[in-house]
Amino acid sequence: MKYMKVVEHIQNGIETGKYAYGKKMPTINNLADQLQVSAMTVKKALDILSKSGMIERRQGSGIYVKMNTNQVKKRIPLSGNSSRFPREELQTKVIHFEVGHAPKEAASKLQISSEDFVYIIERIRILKQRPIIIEYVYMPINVIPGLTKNILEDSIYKYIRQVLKKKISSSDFIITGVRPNSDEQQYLKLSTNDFLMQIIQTVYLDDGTAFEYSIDKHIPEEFEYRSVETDI
Amino acid sequence: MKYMKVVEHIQNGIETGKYAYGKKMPTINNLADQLQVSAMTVKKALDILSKSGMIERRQGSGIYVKMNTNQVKKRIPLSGNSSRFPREELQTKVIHFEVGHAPKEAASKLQISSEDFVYIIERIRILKQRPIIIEYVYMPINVIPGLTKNILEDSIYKYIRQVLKKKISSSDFIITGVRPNSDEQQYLKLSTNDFLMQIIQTVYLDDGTAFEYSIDKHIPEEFEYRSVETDI
DNA sequence: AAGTGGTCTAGACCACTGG
DNA sequence: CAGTGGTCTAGACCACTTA
Repeated sequence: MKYMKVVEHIQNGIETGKYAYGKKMPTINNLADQLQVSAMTVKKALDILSKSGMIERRQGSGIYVKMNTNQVKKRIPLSGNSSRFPREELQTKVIHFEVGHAPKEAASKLQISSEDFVYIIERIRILKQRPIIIEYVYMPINVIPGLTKNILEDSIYKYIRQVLKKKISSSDFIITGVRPNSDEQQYLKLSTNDFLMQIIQTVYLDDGTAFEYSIDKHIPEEFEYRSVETDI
Repeated sequence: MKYMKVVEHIQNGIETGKYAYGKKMPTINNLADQLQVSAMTVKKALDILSKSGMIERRQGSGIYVKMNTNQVKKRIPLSGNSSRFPREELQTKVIHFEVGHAPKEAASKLQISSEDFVYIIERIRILKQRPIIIEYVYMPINVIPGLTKNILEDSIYKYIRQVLKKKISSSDFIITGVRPNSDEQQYLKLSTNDFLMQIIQTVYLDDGTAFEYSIDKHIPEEFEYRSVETDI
């Protein structure tokens, strides 16, 4: 995929400061020559970069860098429920793990019947000794076979990618603000006055199967959602 | 733009149920023939539709409808601070309107000096007699000249599009959860226990100028943010 | 008027799915 | 193996900016 070569070339250029914030970049034809690809391929790369907010294309004028060097690190985000903060120091505690039936809403989003079996998982995520997220996850057992408690304590996503060799392609989600129930107050050490940032999401594999319906509730101190919206 | 013709054809097809949820759509070549455009143009339209989560493309297999009829109504969202719920019954009360200097963070995002003049606006949005949003807006006066209180009570965006004939192209934003300060408690009739859903955004014109830096705080009962994330 | 990005095309070739 | 989507190309033409 030559267009990814172009995407990476430009991301690198921005990171190293070769293409500086607010400045004009080389023209499409120039990039095409430099990188030995066709102009259309460069344009496809520019589509991706401008959708992700890194550059701005101005017809008749040129291509401009829109993102600062230090902002580039995040790159284009993968879907997945915790690409939202550094994963490194994040610990996981499984508080519930069984096979059973999904609630109506979950079954509907997973496109299964409420008779079908799913893993029902509850996890707490802990950052530097502090519980910051509670997760409720439903996954159909025949889509994601062989889940164990060990995997849950590490990363479900790693297991899906590396062991099951499946590819995650997209997710849809809704962000709202909610109050914790009494269990959540205990687990996250909150009072009735506190609130949580809730993400309800459905995640899909690249063959279109919905494989996860999850509800994540984050303490507000450790939550932010950043994004860019571009006009079509 | 022929690709928009294709996008609309498919959106219509999904809305009317001609292309049904979970079912296979016509092939690329078929669509190209039907609509009298080239295959590449159809592919460009499919790029847009799959990024917005309406369809799923499976290499070697076909194109599948991924969104229900009733979900299509929202279409592809325009950036802009309140496309997030029905605009109709939304009233606006301007509580502050002056020309002055922007705070540091706003000036930086707007790429102006802190000496430059901006409109400083505070508005309350009211839904069915109930105040639900407080907005703080900063706009450079030389980018958006001629703002009046009347315009603020209607729609700034309409003024920019229809009177100034400028095009809004993108926005970047951050969603977090915050506590109201005492003014906000008064205006929105809240107590210290309540919380707000905050969106901080910078909005750009299609020539790349940042024309608005705004902070919106919504009461949680009337806020949800829906989106789709797609792998590159 | 020259330069630059945006759209569109026809066609080649590759990668994958599914019978 | 046939069908289908994904990538890539060279080139035409249009729309817009800038000087």
